[in-house]
Amino acid sequence: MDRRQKKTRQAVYDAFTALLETKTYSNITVQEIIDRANIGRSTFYSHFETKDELLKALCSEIFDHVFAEDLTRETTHDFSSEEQDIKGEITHILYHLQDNGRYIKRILSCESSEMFMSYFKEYLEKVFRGELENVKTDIPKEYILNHMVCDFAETVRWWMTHNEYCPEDISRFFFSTTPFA
Amino acid sequence: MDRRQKKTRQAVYDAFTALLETKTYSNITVQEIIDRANIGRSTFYSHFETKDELLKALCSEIFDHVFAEDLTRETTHDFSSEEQDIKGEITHILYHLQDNGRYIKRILSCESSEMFMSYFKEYLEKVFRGELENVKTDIPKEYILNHMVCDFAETVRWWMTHNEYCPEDISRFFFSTTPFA
DNA sequence: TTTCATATCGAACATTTTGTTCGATTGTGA
DNA sequence: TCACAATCGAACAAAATGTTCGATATGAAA
Repeated sequence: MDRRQKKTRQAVYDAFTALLETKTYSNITVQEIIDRANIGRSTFYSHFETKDELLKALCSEIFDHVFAEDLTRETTHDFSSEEQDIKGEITHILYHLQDNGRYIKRILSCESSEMFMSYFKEYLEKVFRGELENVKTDIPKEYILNHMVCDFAETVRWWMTHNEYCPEDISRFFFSTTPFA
Repeated sequence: MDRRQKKTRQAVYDAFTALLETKTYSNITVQEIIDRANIGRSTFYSHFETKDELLKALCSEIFDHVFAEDLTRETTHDFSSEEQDIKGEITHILYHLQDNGRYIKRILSCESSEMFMSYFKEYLEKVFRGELENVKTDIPKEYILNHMVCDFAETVRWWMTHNEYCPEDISRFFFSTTPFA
């Protein structure tokens, strides 16, 4: 990718996340992002169709990093080391989330959280779907899956406003309230 | 309240919820609401400052109905009948939610869900806070409370897209995944 | 029924934001 | 070096927001 494009995208991401610190998503205008990023109006629109697309792109970027290893491991069926160990996997994801905490915290602190959470849950579904087979219950599987996904996503959201805890703490909290795994 | 005002508010609510069926919250314009409700532009703005305020008003109205009895019971300390029985209380709330399902489903099916859910959770906190005392654990109480509130709220959201279940089913599902109560 | 307060109407307006266009300029990679 | 591609930014059309104000209609209370 062209060096200029990278620079532009990064400038937009930086401006956007910085603005998210000061005001809510819906109150941020494209013009503000442009001004802060110091780019031309048409340049912004050649990169992102709308503000929503920008948010999606930012979420994708974050999650691709956070889930990169976990999901490739899943598809390549590399049953090495601690594969199968859902607790290890969760802690691993929590560490990655912690690394991106700066961004995530800002996105979660406004209406944009809806979009973030829904993306997040998409990825989490892939992670938890495998676990589902081990669960013995007469409750609908789809309910259990939704429960686990939402439970974890909301745990992370809670964590982002309670920084005093480390990934291991959060992992323990999460598993302490679930009758599975 | 003046009969005219009631009529106007109802017309706006009806138009708004009807529009929520066809398009997402952020794509609905005030003008569309006005046209559909068949009211004057200035009339709308004399009732609601913004579209967000309208959504909030609608949510408040719904929750005031749904939680009316439960919360008064709490404040008046009427320890009659099945007070203390959280399972009964939950089922009761689920019945009320079912009654308003038509509205709730529409609100949940778009970005407006964020606002709805956050209101919902406010009310749920009051319901679950009492239960917290019975829980013996070394996990932070605030985590547990957030967990229960989110768990129930997401259970209801899930329910709204899986109509084949009755309140008793949902109550059972909910309690089957929680180690408390 | 009469009266009065007030809710509604709706046109007109200023303002803000969005998204597009296009020709000039500048940077990139081969 | 050179051709291609990205950026710039002014100008524009279109859409939506929120306000104002005088005219009209309607409810409530006497």
